[in-house]
Amino acid sequence: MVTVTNGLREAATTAIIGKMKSSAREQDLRELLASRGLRVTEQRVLLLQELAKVKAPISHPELTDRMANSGLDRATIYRNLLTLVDAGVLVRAQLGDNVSRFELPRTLSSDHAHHPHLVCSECGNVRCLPAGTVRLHGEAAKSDVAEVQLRGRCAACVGT
Amino acid sequence: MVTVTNGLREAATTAIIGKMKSSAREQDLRELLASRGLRVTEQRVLLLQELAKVKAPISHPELTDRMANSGLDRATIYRNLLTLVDAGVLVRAQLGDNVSRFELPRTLSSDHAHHPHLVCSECGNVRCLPAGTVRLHGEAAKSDVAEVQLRGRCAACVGT
DNA sequence: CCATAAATGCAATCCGATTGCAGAACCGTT
DNA sequence: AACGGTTCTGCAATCGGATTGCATTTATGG
Repeated sequence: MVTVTNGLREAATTAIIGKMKSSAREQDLRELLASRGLRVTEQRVLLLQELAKVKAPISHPELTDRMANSGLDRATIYRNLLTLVDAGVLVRAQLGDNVSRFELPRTLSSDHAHHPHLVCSECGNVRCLPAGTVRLHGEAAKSDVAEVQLRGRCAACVGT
Repeated sequence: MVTVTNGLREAATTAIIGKMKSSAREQDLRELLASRGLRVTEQRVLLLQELAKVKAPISHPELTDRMANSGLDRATIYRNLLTLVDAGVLVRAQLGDNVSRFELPRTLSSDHAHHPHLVCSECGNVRCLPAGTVRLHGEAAKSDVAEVQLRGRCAACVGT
């Protein structure tokens, strides 16, 4: 056990232990970090675990709120998001609402299966759409498109 | 001549007079505003004239800098950008860098034909793609999609 | 176990976006 | 042409996401 030096340590350790059972993946996450040449810190493991729980891309502020009880500082979260994107562990989604969002690709191994994102201008939610819902033709198909984003009212809001 | 009540008036009036010759379009801009049911203010005319000079979409801060000597307050510029977008006079471009940019569409007449935009991650240019190049299916088609944006390398950069 | 570079916590700052309010300007009406 | 209600503007403040400096702590190689 690492030496407890502050509240963060306690909280982090507790949180880690708390999900030892449900998360057989912690070791995977540690190896993932190491394999990318990144230092394996408890903060990074916690961050990845949290990201693994959310389905849609999440912004730094949103993530900070979700992890409020983890003891991680928002600057730590922020810098790690950048570091992880840089290392290719995370994908940054620029959804056009002037807020950066981040997500853990389904397949950590190879390239991220790029699926379209729909940002609802009414409810603000971000929906991940199946890859087949948007098909590119002509010049769009000739381009090396890495990200597809739609803005508008989601199906739920339209139905209202 | 309107009554001069403050510095802004003077500056605005001077600026208007200053471009009376070069801008035979001022009357057009005034009519444009009126036709959209908007009040014709000197600030709005100046704003549109400045936007007419810029070729690429411009952000609110950038525009504020450019118009620093016009006497317009940044809040005025800001609210008018929103108002003009709302009225369909301007188009808002969300280029994915977390900054909103605005531009005057080529054809001021009718509504802006909504076509997909491809933001090239390599050359930074924004390409307007034909509407048919992106087709929506399933949930994407069911949603009220107002804006389609692709990020990636444009055909020109791919060919390089 | 040590040295050292990297990571973290804390607090402050930057800057684009947004708003409340009081006075001034439009514009239809008289 | 003056009038009045509604809208717009200037000014100043605030909000919130993004970013960073610095002292301390930690991860990792030797």
